[in-house]
Amino acid sequence: MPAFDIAAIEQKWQDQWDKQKTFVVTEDPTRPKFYNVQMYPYPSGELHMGHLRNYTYVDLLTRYKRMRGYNVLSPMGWDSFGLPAENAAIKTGTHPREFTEAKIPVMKDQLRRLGAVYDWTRELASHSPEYYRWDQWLFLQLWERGLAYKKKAAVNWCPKDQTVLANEQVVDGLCERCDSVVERRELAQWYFKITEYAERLLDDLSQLDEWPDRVRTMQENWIGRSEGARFDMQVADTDLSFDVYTTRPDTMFGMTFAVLAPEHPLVEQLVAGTDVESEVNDYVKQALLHSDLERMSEADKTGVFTGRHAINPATGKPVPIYVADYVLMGYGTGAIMAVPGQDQRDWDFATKYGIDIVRTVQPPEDWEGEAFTGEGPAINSGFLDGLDVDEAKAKTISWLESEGYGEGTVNWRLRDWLISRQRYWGSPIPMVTCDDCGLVPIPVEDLPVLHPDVEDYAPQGESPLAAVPEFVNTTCPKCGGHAKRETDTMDTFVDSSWYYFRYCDPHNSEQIFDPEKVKYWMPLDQYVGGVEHAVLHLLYARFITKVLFDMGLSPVQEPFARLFTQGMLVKDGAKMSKSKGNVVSPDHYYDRYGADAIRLYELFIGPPTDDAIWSDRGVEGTSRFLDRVWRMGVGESGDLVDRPETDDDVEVLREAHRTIERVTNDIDRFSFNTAVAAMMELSNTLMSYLRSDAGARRETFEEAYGYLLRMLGPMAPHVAHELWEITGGGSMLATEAWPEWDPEMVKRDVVTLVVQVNGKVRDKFEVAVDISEEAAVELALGSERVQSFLGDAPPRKVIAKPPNIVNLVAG
RNA sequence: GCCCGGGUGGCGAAACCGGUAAACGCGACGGACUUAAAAUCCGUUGCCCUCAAGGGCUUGUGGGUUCGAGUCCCACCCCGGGCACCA
Repeated sequence: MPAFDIAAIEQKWQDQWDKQKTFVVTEDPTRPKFYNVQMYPYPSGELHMGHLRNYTYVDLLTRYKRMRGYNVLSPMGWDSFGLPAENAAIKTGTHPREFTEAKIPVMKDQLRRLGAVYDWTRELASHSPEYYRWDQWLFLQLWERGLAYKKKAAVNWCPKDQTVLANEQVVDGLCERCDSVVERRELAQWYFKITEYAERLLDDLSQLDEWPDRVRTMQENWIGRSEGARFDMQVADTDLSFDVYTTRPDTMFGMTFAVLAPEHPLVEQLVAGTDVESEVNDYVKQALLHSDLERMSEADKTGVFTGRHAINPATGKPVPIYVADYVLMGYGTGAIMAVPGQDQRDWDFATKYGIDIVRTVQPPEDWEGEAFTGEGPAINSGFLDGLDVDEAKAKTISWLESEGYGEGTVNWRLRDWLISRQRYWGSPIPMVTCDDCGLVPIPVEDLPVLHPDVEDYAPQGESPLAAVPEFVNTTCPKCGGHAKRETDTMDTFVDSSWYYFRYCDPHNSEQIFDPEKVKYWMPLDQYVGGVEHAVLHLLYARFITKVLFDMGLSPVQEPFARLFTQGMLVKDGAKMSKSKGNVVSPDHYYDRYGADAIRLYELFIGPPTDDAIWSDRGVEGTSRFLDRVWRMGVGESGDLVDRPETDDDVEVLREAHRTIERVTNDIDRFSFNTAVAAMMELSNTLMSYLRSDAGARRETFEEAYGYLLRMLGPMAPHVAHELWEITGGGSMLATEAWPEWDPEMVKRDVVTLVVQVNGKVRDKFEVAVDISEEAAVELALGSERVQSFLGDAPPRKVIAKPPNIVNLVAG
């Protein structure tokens, strides 16, 4: 049990921070700004230890940077639209709004209990009309710029959540949220044209040098730039043709067949009226029925011959055209030239269906594999023979271009962002379909388009809003005639793609935000969140920021200057989560150890980027540390004496200065665990000092202890503030300056000189830091132990790096 | 298959530029205080041989570079993550 009344102290200081508006900020050009944000949470009202880890990091930074003299903006808001609230509401029979708005105060209280401080005057919630009005406004801006469009296409459908999903929300063929097998449906949906920004999104990754490499790599992979060629293939005996995309134009002479994706629009025409028509159509139908997951898990490639041939432009010879589901409609042109000699997939297909295989790259002599995808000279390739792969690619592309068959192109894996959802609890899309004018946007002055209350929120394949005639039937803003409202709502990732702009000016009812305020705060100096958003939120947010930049509203092209993705908290071998049933609720720990011990343990548990395993014992350790600090502060660990300063006293102070240096550097490089360790060491030093024979000199102890408290302020704020006040430091530690170390005090004048023989430590000496090389070597050679290892002969070689090491190589 | 991380005591980990491997914490063991326990305080704690003095070994495995390697290079094994019938 702690030596102090945790509950009273926590309550007291949480009230003080609130009342004194300690962390409420405005733009202040005289101070450097620090904009510090944690990815805004869904207000579940159920924080567990895993969540607290992030909140602790962000709060530590807020408090630390404030003490370092920064004007720190650390706001908080709620990702309050979306399926969790809607599903919970359906289950409990309440309105999603009621459900959500009941949880927000619970969540705020949980954050308060941790001692996390925010500028609450800037709180926002995406489900409030004041917020989603600007979602809708943003949508209309994208529409005007041609970046929002509606199109019918095969889309990902989650049968459980009863809505479509963006590509980013499908993981291995399963719904990212609920793990259902994703089906495909042909539906008209709304998209944002993120592909138009593919190149900028890729190129600007190189500016993000304070992002984790792995997140940048994940985005790079997701955007998926590839270089190749696109060219036209004539279908023999018809006037039909189709485009293919390849990254290996150099292998064109080896094309022995062509493949169309089952969804390819040409398939129907190719076989119409032929005797394979029904066979091909059956295959296509089968393929469409299968989910991507099923298609991918089939070991064997399947396909069917269309009876048609295409002309290989390189050889002028006809090659059979197949339909096969290993070719995807969504990538490239949905049609390929198949080169079994150089592509394993094509090899597999060719051997199964008895198609010719021609090698066009010479494999090494000892080659025993099937398709050869490596480097080598071109063979069987006419004018390309003898060229290496890169030369042959270039030559083929210029040949294609000069002959008018096609051209070199860049292809992207990234698809447009599907943003419409067939659910209730999201921002309604502000569009109508007029009987006469077609798609017409709602005028901005009529925003927001509000949710009507509906009887039944349960999803039924289309938005519940579609069941409300008063909502659906409206007049066309353009012609006044009859029109129907769009009933789909927006993906909640639209809400979260710009909320950090809104924090800068959260109550603006005239515009989405004041660009001047945004200019002061943006970009975020620190953004903290889970790596699970690497290609979801973080990609969408970068895209929307670039759109806002192009509109002249954002001062930056990249919103997040520094990104930190924390590791997970693991218990019983799994990520702590409600669905796994392994959550550790903080309540018991708050009561027993207090918020500060929890915070310290969250910091101390391991490197912030790594996954960590929750341990009850760990909290006991940090709690004990806090107790020791407390007892030293209130005079229970030893008495102070007034006496002249000795060398030993100075050494204690030096240790304190070294700790300041270590802790400051550790926090700056996000090494919170070692920062805590350094403070534990200082606390141990002070404890020994109090218990030393000479006793602790009052002035020295108080100075060193004061440094310790100030450093503890951002980490264990309640206890540190209370002790700061008790020991006469002042009434508000949070607004004190972070201590600075004196470079003179940090210097050591005596260090350990290690003497090695053949690289093995044989002796050690305490020496002056400025010891000369000669003196160090002399000392080393004078050691009896060293001599016993050297034998009679003088060392063959002497390496001296004074004052740290002398290594003697025996002769 | 390709691309990123990572592998160090009984456990969580530290070692920032190639220079004493294991800081700090947990656990364990011993001691002080106590009638006793808890709490607290003091000490020991990588492994092996040894009464000891002392010695040997040790950062996934095997090689290499270097006076010196947890750290750099090569090959491999294992774990985690990303991408992947992407032409």
